[in-house]
Amino acid sequence: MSDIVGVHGWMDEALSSQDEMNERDQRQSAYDMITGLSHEDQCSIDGEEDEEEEDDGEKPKKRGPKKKKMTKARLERFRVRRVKANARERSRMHGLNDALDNLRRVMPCYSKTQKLSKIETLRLARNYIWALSEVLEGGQVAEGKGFLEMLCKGLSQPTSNLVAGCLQIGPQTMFLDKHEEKSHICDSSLTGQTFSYQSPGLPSPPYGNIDAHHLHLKPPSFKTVVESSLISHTLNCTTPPYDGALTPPLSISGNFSLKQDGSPDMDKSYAFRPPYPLGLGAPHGHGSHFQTAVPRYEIPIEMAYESYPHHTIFAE
DNA sequence: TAGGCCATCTGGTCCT
DNA sequence: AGGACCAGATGGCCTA
Repeated sequence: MSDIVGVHGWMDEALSSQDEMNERDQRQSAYDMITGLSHEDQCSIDGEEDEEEEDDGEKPKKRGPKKKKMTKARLERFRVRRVKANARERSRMHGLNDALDNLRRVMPCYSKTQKLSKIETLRLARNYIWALSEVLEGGQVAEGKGFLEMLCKGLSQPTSNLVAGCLQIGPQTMFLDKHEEKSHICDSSLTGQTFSYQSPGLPSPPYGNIDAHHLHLKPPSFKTVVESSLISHTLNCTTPPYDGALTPPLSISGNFSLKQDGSPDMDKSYAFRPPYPLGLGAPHGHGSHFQTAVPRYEIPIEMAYESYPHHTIFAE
């Protein structure tokens, strides 16, 4: 219990002694000092003497491996381990968020001030890949109503409005006629147009207004997307570079489980096996949800050669 | 005030 | 033993 007494003292100490850390990290560090000791541990150390008594006592012995006694040294090791694990987990999640930010940057609508939520970013990314693959395969144009419909499949209404605004598609070409009474309005200060798009997808989370000055106003070309992705990766990547084969042996659209109408099935988990060998960053531990699609054509991207000489794209 | 989103902690599992 | 990953729990912040 002495670990809990004087918590404020610990906080003060942690907050004042680590000038190089920012306030948030300091608070976190102080919090770690406190919570590194779980309630169970605290009880254990409190009941250390009781536990010893229990060894010789008359109580019926429990089955299973005998729980090791929580000595102070052991307790200290556990606390240190827990604090380190918390720090690792934080940094892991920060890495994940960085990657998500990089993904947001290559989406057709990107706003520094109005970020897409994580789930919406992933949904839009999926739709975007799907839409671009349709463009590549069908020779469609990456703009207009059809493209927008593909992008907005399954997205929430505000996100759909955001995308519509970024694509500069006005209500005339959208679904206002069908869904006028339900539509949300999204103003673009850049174009002066008013966008309205009724998403077939999800209910509306609160997103507020967007800062149009930070938006991509047109869907970037596939080349631009790949290029910016590579640049972004080069400039901002915080994860260690992967030295193996960079190119996933994928059919560009072969990993979409499509519904009857040709849209991606949002409910299915997709079968995909990463190209890297086991032990090189591949997911582990919870079974393999992945499988490999057979590549058909290999399309090298010249502009990627400088920074990523081995980077290639596989398409059908 | 409810609901959505997020960061963080935590314990479990698997792997090295 | 320790690290990576994951999912559940929790509390804070924000907006309608």
